[in-house]
This record gives sequence, structure tokens and C-alpha cells, in this order.
Amino acid sequence: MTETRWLTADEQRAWRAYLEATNLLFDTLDRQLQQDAGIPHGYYEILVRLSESPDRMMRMSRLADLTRSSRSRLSHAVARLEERGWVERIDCASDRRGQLAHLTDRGFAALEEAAPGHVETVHKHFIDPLTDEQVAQLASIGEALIARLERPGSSRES
Amino acid sequence: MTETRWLTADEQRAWRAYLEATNLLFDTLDRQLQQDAGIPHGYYEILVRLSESPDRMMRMSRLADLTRSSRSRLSHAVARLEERGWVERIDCASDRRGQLAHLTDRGFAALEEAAPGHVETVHKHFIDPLTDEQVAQLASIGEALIARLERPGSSRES
DNA sequence: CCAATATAGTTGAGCATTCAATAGTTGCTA
DNA sequence: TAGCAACTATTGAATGCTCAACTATATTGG
Repeated sequence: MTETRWLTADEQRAWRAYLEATNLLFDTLDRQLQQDAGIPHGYYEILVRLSESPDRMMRMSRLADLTRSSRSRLSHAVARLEERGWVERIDCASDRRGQLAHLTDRGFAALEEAAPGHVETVHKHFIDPLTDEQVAQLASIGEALIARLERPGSSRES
Repeated sequence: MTETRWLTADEQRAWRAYLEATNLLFDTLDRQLQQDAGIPHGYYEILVRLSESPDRMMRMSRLADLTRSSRSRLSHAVARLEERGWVERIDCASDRRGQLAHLTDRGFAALEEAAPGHVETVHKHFIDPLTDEQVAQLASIGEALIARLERPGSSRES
């Protein structure tokens, strides 16, 4: 750290707007899902990823990567989902360390029931307020941010 | 709910990119602040708001509104910050129900120490990867989202 | 002026996430 | 093939957030 690069007024405005909008949006989504389906948004993402996987089944480590979870978090989350009977763990045949998470029929049904309300909320609070152009901009922006965040060491370090 | 409005491919791409980028970014920020200052990002925002207020002092309810916290969350947070001696509570003279949160000198010093590292992280992972134009777009987008989220009932309800 | 109601803030229980420590398994290499 | 490092996944403790219940004070309407 040589000299702090403070934010300009424009940058600060963008940062605060983004921060505030995101906090509000995530709170809204979490509340909706918690009320309608009894799970936090992170759990919903787990179910979605499993539902999109062949045989509705996936290695824990891969699922953790896809959902950007730590392994610890995923372990806890899957344990909770298993208690509800929405997911089950299966030993991995080829690697005895491994576990497969499998979305059960009950879990799939729960996801199908939760999806419309969730998507409607996303539509209402994320898509509807924006123009098509802004939605496209967000895709580019998100992808640019991800590219940087995935390679932590790709800029001048202190 | 009449008929679910699913997301188009473009919308889904934008939503997932935004979601993933934001999760990564927030995790990065939280980790940086937790390591360097020992507080989560939400606490940092509280300190910032207090530092910007006259006499570094503010009513709890106003502070909760500005930081988009529930009152409960703010109470817990201020209690923690008080344990460290960074904030103190003062009875409100004009309203005996009220409390004022006051940023102490130690708290201000802690904020001054934490700020450079935090701002640098925001710069590196949020400003630098984007063009000036994208930063401007994000300000508009954020503001549009906030406008909608603040008036929950301003669209067709189910 | 009093009762009813609204507001300010706190508290505790329950749940999710983080971090560090751990057990078991695999693979490399000497 | 023995030893060691790397990988997979889980666990428990500590911390923060949410929700609902609660206390205390202020305000409003009869």
C-alpha cells in the first residue's frame, strides 16, 4: 500500500447505489424465499444446481465450486436439506473420500413449488425496473467483475 | 400469481452474472475487513455513517434507516461496537425512549485505520475492472433498483 | 385526563456462516 | 512400497442476522 486511492464522487455514488440496491434486493429475495419455501437463498441455489445436473446428483466439491460456497458451508447446508428429506448423500464409488449430493423427488417437488414465487420476485425487483439495455449492461459488468475476482493476484499488489 | 413470467436467456445471464459477481465481491470485502479490522462490512457502514454525522452522533432509528438495518440488527451491532469502546450510547434528551449512538475517539481512530485498506479493496475489485462508462451505468442501475425496492407495492400484485 | 395505540429500542432463541481443527483417502516420489 | 503431501469432507465453537416478544415512553382521540 503506497498511497490510498480514494473514490471520486462519481465512483462513490456508483458504489453506494450498488451496495444499497444489492442489500435491499438480497434482503427481499431472502425474505420471500424464507416465507414461501422456508429456506434461505443460498439453499435455493444448491437445489437449482442439483436439479440441473445429470441424475440430479453432484460431487460435494463441485457443488461447492458452482455455488461459490465454502466446503464447510455446503456441508452444513446439505445436512439441513437432508434433515428435510430434500437431499440425500451417497458415497462416491470411485473415490472413497467423496460424497454425492442427490436431489430427492421431494426436494425436486419443493423446488418446483418454490420456483415461480422466486422468479416472480426476481422479475419484479430486478428485471422490471431496468431497461433491456441496462440488463445487458449488468451482464457485462457482472462478467467483468467475476473475471477479476477469480484471479485475485492479477494486479499490482501492495 | 397468474402465470409465471420466467426469465429469458439474456435475463438469466444477467441475473446469474450479477448474483455471482456480487457474492464474490461481498465475500472479498467481508474477509478483508474482518482480517484487517476485525469487523464485518455492515459494522463498517455504521461507523462511516456515524463519522459523517454532526458530533459523530445519531439517533438509533435514523442510523438504522441509513444503513438499511433492522432495529434489532442495529441494536446487536451497536452492543458489539460498544464492547470494543468504538461506540457509546447516550440517552436522548428530547425523547426518553430514544438513544443516541456516538462514535468515540477510539472508534474514529479505528475507522481511519480501516478505511484505506477497505477503499483499496473496493477500488481493486469494483472500480478497476470496469470502464468509467460502466461505473456510471451502475449508478443509474442501482438507483433504479432502489426506487422500486423502496415502494414495495408499486406494481401489479398477484 | 385517560385509555388506546403507536413508536423507540432491546432481548433471546434459532438458524446460517466462518474459521480452525480433524479424520479419512489418494497420489506422488524416493 | 513406505512416507508424505494434497485432497475431500465434516465438525464444533464463535459470531452475526432474523424474527417475535417485550419494556418503556410518546401521542392521539374521546
